[in-house]
Amino acid sequence: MVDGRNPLEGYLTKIEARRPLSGKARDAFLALRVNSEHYDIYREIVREDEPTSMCCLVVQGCVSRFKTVPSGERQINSFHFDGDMVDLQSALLLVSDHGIRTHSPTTVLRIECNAILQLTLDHPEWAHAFWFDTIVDAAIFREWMLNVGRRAAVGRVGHLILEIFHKLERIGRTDQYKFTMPITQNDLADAVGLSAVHTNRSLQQLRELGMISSIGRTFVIEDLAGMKRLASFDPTYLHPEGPRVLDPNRS
Amino acid sequence: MVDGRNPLEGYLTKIEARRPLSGKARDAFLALRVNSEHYDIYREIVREDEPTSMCCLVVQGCVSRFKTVPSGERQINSFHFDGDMVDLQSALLLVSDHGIRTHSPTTVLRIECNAILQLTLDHPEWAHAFWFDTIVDAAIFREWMLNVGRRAAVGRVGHLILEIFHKLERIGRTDQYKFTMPITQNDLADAVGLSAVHTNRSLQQLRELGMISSIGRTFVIEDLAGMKRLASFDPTYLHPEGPRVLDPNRS
DNA sequence: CGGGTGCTTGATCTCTATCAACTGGTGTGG
DNA sequence: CCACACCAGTTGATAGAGATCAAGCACCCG
Repeated sequence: MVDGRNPLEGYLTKIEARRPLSGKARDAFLALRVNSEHYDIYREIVREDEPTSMCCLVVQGCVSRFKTVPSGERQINSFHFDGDMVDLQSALLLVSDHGIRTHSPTTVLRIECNAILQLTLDHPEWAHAFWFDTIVDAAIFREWMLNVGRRAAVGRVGHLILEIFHKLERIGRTDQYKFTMPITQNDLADAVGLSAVHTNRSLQQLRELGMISSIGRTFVIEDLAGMKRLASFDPTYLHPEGPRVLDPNRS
Repeated sequence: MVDGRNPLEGYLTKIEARRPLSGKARDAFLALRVNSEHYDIYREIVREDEPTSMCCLVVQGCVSRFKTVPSGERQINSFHFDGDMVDLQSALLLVSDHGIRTHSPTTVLRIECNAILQLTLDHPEWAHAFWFDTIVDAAIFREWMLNVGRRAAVGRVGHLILEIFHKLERIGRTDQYKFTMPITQNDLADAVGLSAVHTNRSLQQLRELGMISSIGRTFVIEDLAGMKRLASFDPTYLHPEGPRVLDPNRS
């Protein structure tokens, strides 16, 4: 327990913001057996091609999922913060096809894959909630693919900044338009498919354009509308509208 | 019905190759009400940002999912062939975040999203089967992100060719190492994040290296091992091992 | 036979990578 | 409290990968 709260509540809050759960479903989730673990910065907590048996939930911190190419170059697939179930897919996947690594000191909860599956059998609401969560995951991957494949450098970096801003805002880690990026330029580069040097120059361009300002890793979005236009950022892909609810009147 | 078979069987075969279903679950699926539709080549069958109410199943043909950037450039996210449920995610997603378009004359089945959801409530096996299907979907997106973000041009094109070869092989559309690519170089380019001209030159390089040969759109993989090495292609990401099965002996 | 579509080729230019050096902040130990 | 090391960020110079533009070719189909 962190400050008296059940550390599973972060994820619950995220799920219930999309669609409230029944009391039973909520209790069953909170009763899950978990292992809490703390990692230092830059620890690999799941390795590529490793057999899976546990899912990871970020309680507090920042991690990324990534894949590498034989030459050693890395592509980051996603960033995750407080309350994210990082590799929910492991519930059904027998072997991990990517690594997971911390970007700051991070507290993680490990949950048995089998327990997750059992939860979906006992509570169909959870089957839908988890499925929807991985659907949103996939939607974000599609957007990133567009980012890396078809946007110019400045747009790519701008888009990533907006997504991170968006995610941090939801968990209360922003102060108006100001927030602290827990990620180095090297890692930003690996997320947008550029070199570190070019990422740096793209950030400078964003500053010159008056879009952002930053001191160290503290960023301020100075022109949100301008950023959105420049990065063609449309939060639809994050699907804040939540899942479809089955109409009980259908035949 | 196409030649006496229920057109839903293509998807059933794919799902059961991963894990057999109970007779009841199979029957319930085959009893789904569907609309069959036939599209010409290059028809947009789902538009970006459109509200969703039906899922699409490809009976026979080839379609892609894609996103566009305001300047009009297109990023293809995936290709789908016979027996693929293209936008299964629409079952829970209220609005589509990408388009779907045919690359050859294609027969499609439309299934009510609500019917899909009902199926998951009546048969938890289906909840897992669909969830696993979208998990594999997401895994492929991650691999494509790596492809577009971190592989050199020749590797990118090679990787895509191998994936398509792999998919066509599973549905019996190959003859040894020979197969017909139902996709133009323009569209290949949109899938790997290159220009059409550069994609063409990468294909030429693959030929010069003795990796492939092709007449028109009929390709032959001449050196499978070489291709795999050059494209760092490892089919793990397609997850042929199938889903985890819940151990009934757990506590 | 004409016209469309997709493939191929050449020339040129731009964007991004690479390599290398330098700066500035932070933390640590003497 | 200073010296030093270390790391992230910044800058410059240069090379190379890939984009763009433009033209020509080949095949298919009406």
